[in-house]
Amino acid sequence: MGKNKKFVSEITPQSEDFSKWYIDTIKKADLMDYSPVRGCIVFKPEGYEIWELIQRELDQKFKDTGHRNAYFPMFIPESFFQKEKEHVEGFNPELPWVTEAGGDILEERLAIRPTSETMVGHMYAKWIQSYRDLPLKINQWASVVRWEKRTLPFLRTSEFLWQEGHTAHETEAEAREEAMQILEIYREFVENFLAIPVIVGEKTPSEKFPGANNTYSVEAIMKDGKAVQAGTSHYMGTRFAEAFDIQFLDQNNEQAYAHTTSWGVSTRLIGSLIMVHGDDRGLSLPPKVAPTQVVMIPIGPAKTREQVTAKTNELYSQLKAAGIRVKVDDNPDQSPGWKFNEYEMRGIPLRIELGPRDMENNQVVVVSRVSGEKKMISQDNLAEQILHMLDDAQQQMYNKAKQFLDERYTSVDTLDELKQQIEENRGFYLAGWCGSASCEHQVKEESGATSRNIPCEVKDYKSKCLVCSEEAKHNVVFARAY
RNA sequence: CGGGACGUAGCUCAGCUUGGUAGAGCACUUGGUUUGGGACCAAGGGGUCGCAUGUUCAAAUCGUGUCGUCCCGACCA
Repeated sequence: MGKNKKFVSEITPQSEDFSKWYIDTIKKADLMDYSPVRGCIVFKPEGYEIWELIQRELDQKFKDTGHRNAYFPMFIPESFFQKEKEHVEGFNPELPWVTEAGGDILEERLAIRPTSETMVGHMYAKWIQSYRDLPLKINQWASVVRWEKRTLPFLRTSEFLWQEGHTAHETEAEAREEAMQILEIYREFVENFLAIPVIVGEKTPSEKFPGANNTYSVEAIMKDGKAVQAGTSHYMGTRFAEAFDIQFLDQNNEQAYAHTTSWGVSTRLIGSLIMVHGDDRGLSLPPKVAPTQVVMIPIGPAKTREQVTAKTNELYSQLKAAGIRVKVDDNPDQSPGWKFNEYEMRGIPLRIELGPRDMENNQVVVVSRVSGEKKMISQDNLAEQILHMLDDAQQQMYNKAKQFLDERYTSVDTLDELKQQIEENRGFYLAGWCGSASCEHQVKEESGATSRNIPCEVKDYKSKCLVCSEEAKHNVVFARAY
């Protein structure tokens, strides 16, 4: 097949079957394996390290903005769910229950947490007495369970890892500011660290978090044109404070309810990374989240091997000392060609080849995963050059994803247009919306697209509702979603 | 939860129609030759055929049930 031959025959091309491509890719890249429990996956080291890098980065950002980590129990008494009506209705269908333990039937069933607002609310009520106790800003890294009918590795699993922040504030303004600050942290993180461009906006009432006053989200587009909610931030008003009696004595010596927020991102980000950056060769990771950023492959016959190996080790030490996550693969049992394909499939951003010809010329060959570009560069100042190339790769990956989003993010005037467009060119469609739930519902029924959010920035404002043609209250992004 | 497909070696799959000694390629082990885009030769190891149950002298193969995965829908972050 010449130069267009398939590099990795085990991976189904995206154009042939995107779902199959996704499963093939995560299995070949060794990110996860299915567990014996329905809908639950094992995060293998290759996949879990991506999560660790995400954690490390976000955790620092939360701490920099005055949040502290804590840990709340995973079992939640049934009665807690009854205290906030929307919340119980929202989560009841997908709760697993512990009804028996230690051989005895429990007096009160315990839910396995789908999220911790209720438990946190209960505890905050104990901890908060005065305005001097506020704001209270806590985050937890945990796993939660939602018994989904239909699962997909990373993007929708029965148990998943996430962080959930919970804050309580004296005033509405301060709580709203918190919710927006976190939303901005998510946007900045997803765009700059994961190289995934997003649309920032507010959820419509029917799509907001059960029990929230306002839900904000960052929405990303996958290569098949479907949307993934990459992060959410909620302003709860005083609803959870009232339900759990989070009261404090304010500066006027009067009892008041706290204003609370909550916000989270999950391992679904890993799924997004795969679907945004991956291609027919497999995974492609932005350098900042790549567990291995550079793989070095020494090449050549036995007579020069010792020399090449020594040089490889020397350069390896330089890269490592510069803080680059680098590995050497000097396994003599596999051919260089095999390794090239293997590491491309695993998404490692840069590959360095070092052989006899390079030794003679004091150079190395560097190949970029994202562009495929092959360069000879000097061995002098190698770490500095590689750091630049990693930055370039990160930027290129963002630009590429941004260009894709821009191409697939257009607007429509009518539902008929949306229905036609979404079949022919799946993507994000901005449209006017009158604000009624019935019009929103009709869009979903007829097109399969749901409202993603009401974007903060709208370039091409539509003045009429796409369904009923009444005056638009908002412009909404519609898309099919994971 | 409804409709469809699938489940045989670590992986991809053949064998099933018409019941009768468990197969191939890749991967793995050992030895040798190799090394700039998935190297080659030789010799080896590895499978309760998802699980349960029924029919039969005999089940990977036929029937029933069940579990899991994928796709399409309903529901839902």
